[in-house]
Amino acid sequence: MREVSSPEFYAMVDCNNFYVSCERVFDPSLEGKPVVVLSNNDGCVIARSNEAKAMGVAMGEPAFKREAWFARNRVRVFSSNYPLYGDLSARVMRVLDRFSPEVENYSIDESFLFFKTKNISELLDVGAKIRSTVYRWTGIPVCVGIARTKTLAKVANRMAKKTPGCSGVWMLHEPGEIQACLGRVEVGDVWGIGSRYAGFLISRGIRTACDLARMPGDWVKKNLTVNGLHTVLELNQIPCISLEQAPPPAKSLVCSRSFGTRIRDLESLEQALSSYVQRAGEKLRRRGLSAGAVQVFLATNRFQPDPQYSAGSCCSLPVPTSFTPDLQRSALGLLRRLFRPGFQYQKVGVVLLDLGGPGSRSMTLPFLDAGREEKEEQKALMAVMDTVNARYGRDTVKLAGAGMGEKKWHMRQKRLSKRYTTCWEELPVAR
DNA sequence: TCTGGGGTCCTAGGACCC
DNA sequence: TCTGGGGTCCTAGGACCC
Repeated sequence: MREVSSPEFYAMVDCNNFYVSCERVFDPSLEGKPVVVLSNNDGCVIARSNEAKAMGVAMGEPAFKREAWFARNRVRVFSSNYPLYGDLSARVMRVLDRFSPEVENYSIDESFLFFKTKNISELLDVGAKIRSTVYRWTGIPVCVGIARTKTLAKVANRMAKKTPGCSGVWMLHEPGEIQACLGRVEVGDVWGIGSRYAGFLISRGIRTACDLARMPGDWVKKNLTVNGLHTVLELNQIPCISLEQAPPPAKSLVCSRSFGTRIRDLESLEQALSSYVQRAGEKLRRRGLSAGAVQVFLATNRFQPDPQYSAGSCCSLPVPTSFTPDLQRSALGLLRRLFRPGFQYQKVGVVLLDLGGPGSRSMTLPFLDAGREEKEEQKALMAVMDTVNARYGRDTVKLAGAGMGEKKWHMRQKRLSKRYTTCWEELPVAR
């Protein structure tokens, strides 16, 4: 007789208000107070403490509309500090590795852990242990949701976060309980259902996750593509989305920023783009990749009522490369073609495409590649530049095109906390 | 009189995630 | 004045081929 294999479960571990929690680890005076973290460029709110949520601060709200209100209500406001958050994220994930050999680090503040067990009640204890250990060792509070599929584990995590007194761990296993919970989850809060699909579904009377779970598969596939079908199957405890322990190699790489002020002249755009290409080249080489194509896009402020302009274009490179000057030449050529005078530009960006490892070749005939492989001296030059910049700070050595003078295109970051974990010069001095 | 059909590749656009 | 950045995947439709 075949042995019946143990049931499989996913635990979704999600850090609570992650960026706010990171700020609190190094500044305990923020505990119990309303705190928000802003996006790049101090544009909009991307993380809120529970106190800020309770006061009605919405996710994605433009910061400038709330500026006076924040001051009046003593809300502590921070620019986002990604070096700090990335470092704390890695610490949390190292702790999670102790609880399962199969872990997927899904985003900066979320991981899926995979378990096989016949002892289902034991899973709740494991969840509680994860929570207490992560908090004790990193200072970051987390919630844990457990279920047979990733989509249901996300729902369970949501229940863990929203249900007072459940001590931060929630398991969805019994069909009756699953159905009851799904009836309380709005369809737009289901993982995989964004605002467009939510609007479409609600307009057809499908309001809750439970409503969605009951829809016929062919209707779902026709209207929400095969991805939507997977979501519906997962809500019904049929696993479709598997654990991805090793992330598949990246296919593209983006570097773009909004400007601190609007830009009208090509020269400033060229400077900004050059510095983004430089950044993109560093990322590329750090991952040991080269790019086969370059794309550039630029845009004016889409929120303005008057006519706006946005455009993008790409070109393939004669041979895949990670040599910044070659990437820059292509990118600037594209930018000059896309630029239209008379607009106030808000943003420019570069995308590196067709990424490949060191062995990858362009899609041309082999003899066309002869003598065009990336030259050794180019690699050596980039290696020196990266080493110097890593040691003495970003942009110690840079390309001339990135500009030496005033950078009117720079981001705003007025309320940046210190890089407590990643920059020794900024550590508080002990007294 | 009256102009196939199926397969593949590429791209743009639109959806999603955090 | 002022609204993030970095990714992936799917589909429709056109071009092209035989």
